[in-house]
Amino acid sequence: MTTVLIVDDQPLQRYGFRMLLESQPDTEVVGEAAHGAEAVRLAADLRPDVVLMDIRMPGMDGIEATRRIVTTGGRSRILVLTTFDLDEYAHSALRAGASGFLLKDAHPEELLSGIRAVAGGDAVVAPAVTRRLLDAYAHHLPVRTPVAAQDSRLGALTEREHEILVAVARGWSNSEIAERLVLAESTVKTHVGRVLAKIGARDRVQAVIFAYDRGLARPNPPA
Amino acid sequence: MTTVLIVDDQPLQRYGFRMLLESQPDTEVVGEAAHGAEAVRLAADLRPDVVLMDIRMPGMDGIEATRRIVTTGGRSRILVLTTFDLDEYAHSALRAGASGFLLKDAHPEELLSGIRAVAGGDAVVAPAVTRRLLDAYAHHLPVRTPVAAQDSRLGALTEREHEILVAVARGWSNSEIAERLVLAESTVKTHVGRVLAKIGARDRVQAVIFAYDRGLARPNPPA
DNA sequence: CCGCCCGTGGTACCCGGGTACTACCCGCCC
DNA sequence: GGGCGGGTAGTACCCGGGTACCACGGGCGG
Repeated sequence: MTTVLIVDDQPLQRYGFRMLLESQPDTEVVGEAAHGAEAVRLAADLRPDVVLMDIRMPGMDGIEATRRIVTTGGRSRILVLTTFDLDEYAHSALRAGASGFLLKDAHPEELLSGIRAVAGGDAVVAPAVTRRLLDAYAHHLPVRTPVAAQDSRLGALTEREHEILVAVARGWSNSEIAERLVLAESTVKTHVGRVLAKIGARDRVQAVIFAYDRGLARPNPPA
Repeated sequence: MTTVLIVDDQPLQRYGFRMLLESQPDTEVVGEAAHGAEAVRLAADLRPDVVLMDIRMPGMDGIEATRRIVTTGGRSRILVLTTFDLDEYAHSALRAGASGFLLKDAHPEELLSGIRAVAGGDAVVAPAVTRRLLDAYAHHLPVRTPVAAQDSRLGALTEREHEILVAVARGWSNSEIAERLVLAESTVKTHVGRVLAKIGARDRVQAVIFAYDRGLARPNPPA
């Protein structure tokens, strides 16, 4: 029997998790917490096998709560759940000592098998996150933590920024863009900089790749 | 439809994989290889979406084969499968550029969902391995929080130059290319310079566009 | 044997790109 | 009115990228 502590600031969310877990013969919800501080206290008190931890919460967030629970030495494993698969969330959580990182859009069975894996001492990470984790791992490089990488939605780009990105993806230099769009080069730089930050690209080369991946630019095969 | 290349030195093992994959409506086995060299050749030839790669094989092993397939720039994703969950294997495989690492004792459904994840650009790692991977990650990887072509014939590029171009088109910096291909950065610069001259590109951005136009790189649409 | 190509490596230099600020104007909305 | 987001523009600084040039070893063909 695996005991679970649910930590989430949204009651409805907690209810959903509770219903799911109680439908299983081998899991038992032993408590609920609405914010980090309460989570730390209850974890020490109830000593659950697994803590289902949300990140975004008022007051102490899930990362800090994870760190405290892990460092206070209990044997509870932390499985972090979040709506957004931001790299910085994943990295922060895992470095804080979490045993897993899943997205809330996961299927119920995935969540359950994740809980069982974590309870058994294994670790689970959402496939999409694993991808980037491995990239960072393979590079030997510190992970990119773009300031506003969350907004990878195209809608996050303003019309002008979108226009600039397309120009970049055509291979135009900043001065060429300035000339064709009738702007100062410094303005172009400002726009390009914001675009890079928003889409999480390190330089314009990665921005070009981003543009191709999203279909903002299409290959023009010769003949 | 996901196309798969099966690489394993044991015919019986290959047969098992083939039967499993052929029982699925969305996967298709396009080839089989019994050792690394054949895997590299077939991967280049068949351009499968996913390569199911065994590690222990006579002659060229799966790690080296993975490295070659990845660096030669095809869009094939490598899913490494092995009987033993040695850390050594996992690390080598992932560093070589594999998108996944699963154990052969995995359930069939796990393997299938792993193949689908990898084909979709995500990554999968066996839970038991993930555990140790994260440990290594947490300990050894300090995360800083700084927060038109004249000669358009591809044949004009030597094999090495072709490889460099593909690397550039993946958004890698010169230093990253140097690291991954085990070269000095100055050597990378030399190669990049020659590539630019040969394909008539002004800078690496235009080289990336060239690569997309010629199909040396393909867009990876998200989800 | 001698060239020649290819891959590798190095030095030195310049410039475009990217970042970090600050600033002003405009339109919109509370 | 005051705040805010978007677009514009500037300065200053640093660094990666690109170029020019040279050098050496190995393989291969004349």
